[in-house]
Amino acid sequence: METTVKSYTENQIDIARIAKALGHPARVAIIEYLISVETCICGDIVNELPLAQATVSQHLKELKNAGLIQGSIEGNAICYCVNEETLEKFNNFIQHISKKVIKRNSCC
Amino acid sequence: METTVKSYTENQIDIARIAKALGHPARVAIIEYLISVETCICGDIVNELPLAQATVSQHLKELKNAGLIQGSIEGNAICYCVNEETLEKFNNFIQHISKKVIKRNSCC
DNA sequence: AATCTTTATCGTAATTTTACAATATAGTTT
DNA sequence: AAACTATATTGTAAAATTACGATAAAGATT
Repeated sequence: METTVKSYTENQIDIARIAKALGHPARVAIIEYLISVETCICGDIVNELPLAQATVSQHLKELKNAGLIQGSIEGNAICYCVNEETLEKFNNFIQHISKKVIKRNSCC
Repeated sequence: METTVKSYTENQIDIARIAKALGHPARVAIIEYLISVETCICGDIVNELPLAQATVSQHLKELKNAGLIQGSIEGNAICYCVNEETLEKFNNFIQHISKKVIKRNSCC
């Protein structure tokens, strides 16, 4: 019987969007790099990755679209930072899930 | 100057794989559903999602491949559970990143 | 044993992602 | 102003993802 066809909640869509943005090693590396430095520009990031500049720019755009990073023009370069709010939201979700799953694995 | 071409670390690849698995609303919904019940089978999950059974099975496979869930045959059905270890690992990473980013946004 | 139930797999089409070279844009330096 | 630097965008090809119908597999029920 397939009667109850639900759709997704706003939150599920939102969390998935953030997770998806983190779903590539290059973007994980970018985030890690961004938190390892005080301020930064794309040029630095390009040198940290085994990718062409255009590709890095594309990855940065995706992180930006997901709200995981934000950037502001600063002279000749662009200063990218991790967006605290989005990361916090994601952190809260994962923590919530993680807390609930602990000590419940009796069936598998 | 593009001299330092690094590759990705094992951890970055691993974290990205987990994040990618969470990067679809259906799979977020599956995880949420799995922690909301004690034990479960795919049939229940199909009714929770606006997707065909084959598609749900495919999403379950991806969660399994990423190590986020595990399943064991139980009579006619398969009991799926969230894999505590993988979720913990992911939780630790996000928490680590999240902690570091707080109170450092001075440039953007 | 025949049928039913549950889940996986296959085949396939549409869409999205990934990567790069080439080029554009815009500020900076000379 | 000419050249340089840093980043974005465009065009494009290859690969991966998403979704579903059809079918397979295998245990459960009748």
